[in-house]
Amino acid sequence: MKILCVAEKPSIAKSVAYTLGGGKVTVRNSSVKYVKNYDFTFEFPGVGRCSVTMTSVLGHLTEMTIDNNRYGWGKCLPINLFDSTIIVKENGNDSKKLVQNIANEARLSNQLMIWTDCDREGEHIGWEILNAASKTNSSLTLENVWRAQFSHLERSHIISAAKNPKQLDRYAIDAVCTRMELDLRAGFSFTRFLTDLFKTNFQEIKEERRLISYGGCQFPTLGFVVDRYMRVKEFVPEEFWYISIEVKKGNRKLPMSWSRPHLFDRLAAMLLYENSLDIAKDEAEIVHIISKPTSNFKPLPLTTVQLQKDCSKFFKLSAKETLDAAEKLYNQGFISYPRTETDRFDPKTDLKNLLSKQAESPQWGGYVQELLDGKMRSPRAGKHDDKAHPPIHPICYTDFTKLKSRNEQLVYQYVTKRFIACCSDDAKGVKSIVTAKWGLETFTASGLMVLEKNYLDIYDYFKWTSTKELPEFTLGEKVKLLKADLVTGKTSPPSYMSESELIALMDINGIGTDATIAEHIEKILAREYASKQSLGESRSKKAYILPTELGCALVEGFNQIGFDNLSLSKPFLRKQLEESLAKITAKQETKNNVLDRFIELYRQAFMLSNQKQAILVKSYRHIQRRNA
DNA sequence: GCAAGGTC
Repeated sequence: MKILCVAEKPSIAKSVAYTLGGGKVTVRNSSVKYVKNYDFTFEFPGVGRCSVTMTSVLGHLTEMTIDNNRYGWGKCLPINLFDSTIIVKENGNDSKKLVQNIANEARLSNQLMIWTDCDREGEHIGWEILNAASKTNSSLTLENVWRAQFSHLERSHIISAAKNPKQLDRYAIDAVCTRMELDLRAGFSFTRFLTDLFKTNFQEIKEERRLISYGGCQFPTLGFVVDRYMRVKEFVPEEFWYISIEVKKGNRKLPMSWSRPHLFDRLAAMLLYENSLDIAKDEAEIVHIISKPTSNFKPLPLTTVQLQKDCSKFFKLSAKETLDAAEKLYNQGFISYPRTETDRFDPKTDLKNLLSKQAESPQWGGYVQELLDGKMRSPRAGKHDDKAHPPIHPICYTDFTKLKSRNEQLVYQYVTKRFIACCSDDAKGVKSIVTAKWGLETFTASGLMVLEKNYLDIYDYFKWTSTKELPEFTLGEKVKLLKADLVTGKTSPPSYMSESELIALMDINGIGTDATIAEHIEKILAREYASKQSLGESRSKKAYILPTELGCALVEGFNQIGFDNLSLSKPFLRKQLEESLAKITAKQETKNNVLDRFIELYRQAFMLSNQKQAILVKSYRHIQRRNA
């Protein structure tokens, strides 16, 4: 028997081949630079020892598109794109060669086994592989193809996956096809509509050959940026009042803060203040003293989104710069696969082995040795598992100062320190809180004493420091007030959107995936819907993403058009689509039902936008004039 | 010239 195995990417093919082949593997080049064909033998249950060829693709093999002869730009009305026929074609140059490679290998194979990632897109890629293989081997069908189910590359797990094949999940494949078709129809139709509309109405957009694109992920991303910008701009400060006291103990002054939240009613605050002043004059009583152990928790195992947020915050790298650097580190074998949603390590992971590789580092080797000598702790386990990849962690030690780019140096250091932190103990301290009563009002002061920094010794990206020790009070003690004031302040506006906040918002709202969030942000910048700006005092300048006039005009225009609560620039539509796709996978809805419903929804939105296109034009004119 | 999703 001959078995053909195909993985989603070369790294998986190589690793699985060497695991199953037990080291006895011969390698052949394919016509694609990164893709190799591995030959070995393996004993599959029921069929005995088989000769196996393992190869891979490079992600999706195909993409959907429209027939340009019939439905090209200018050859039909944009609204016709909602019921145009759709063509599936190979994407890019290499896919043709990859399909050819699979077809060649499948010709003499008795069985096909799919080794793509265990996620929705992975099922679809498996289906694309099957279609490629069927070109030369008509005995292969969706029903009889083997699907390996694996979530990491540990030896026994891979062997068990090889011996217990499942089937491809046709419902997951349906869900992906649904997403592809909707994104294509909505994206193309609205992009053509908007581009043509703005070209006819704005000379500069025509001259600069600007593209005004719409995408189901681009617009909600822009929506977040504009939304925040408007909240900052329209912010009206409000006055509030609170009581502030300072007590005296020995020769120490201790400011204490009011237990009530800030009051927005001056009279109410005044009454409370005068009440206490009448009752207690300048004396307060210590009514509660507590000292309790407290911890500062070490971070969770690292996901892609968290990596991007942190590298933006700590090193001011853009999400794309971070992912690019992580990919280079991955390709050099320094870190694990950088696109993952998993924030818990599989219990079988040999963490000690991974950790021990870092012991030779001049920067953190000493710390790591202490962990290996007994201070090592199990990482925390988060709630997310994408069933395809482990959290991002270093694979082997490398002298990061010799890495090619500064970004790679920063990302390698960060990934490694984060991993070491995960294997460390939480930071420990003691928190003291003292409560005083002045009249009828209570006030507190707190202090922190850090006892063991533990993980913070290595994960030095933020601080957790001891405060000045609180004076020693006794319960019931009367203390003199040095000050008791009714203070007024003003609420301050939120800050503009930082990239790390934007990533977090996209993640929470399901806009894009770990692999594409960075691209969507780049896209709204490339389209000049938004731009990056450095704001703040010279010493503490921070980078923010601010919308351009065009970006504001598009979002506000669409908001004004109003689409029955499903505005194109809000995240809800994407969220609903994601929910419906999940229902297809769960067999609670059919692909055709979801397609019909969303195509109709987009078509209605399109007709309304077309009918009210003057609003979009006016919105841009208005903003241009206002800022002129 | 257009989308979003994989990956190199």
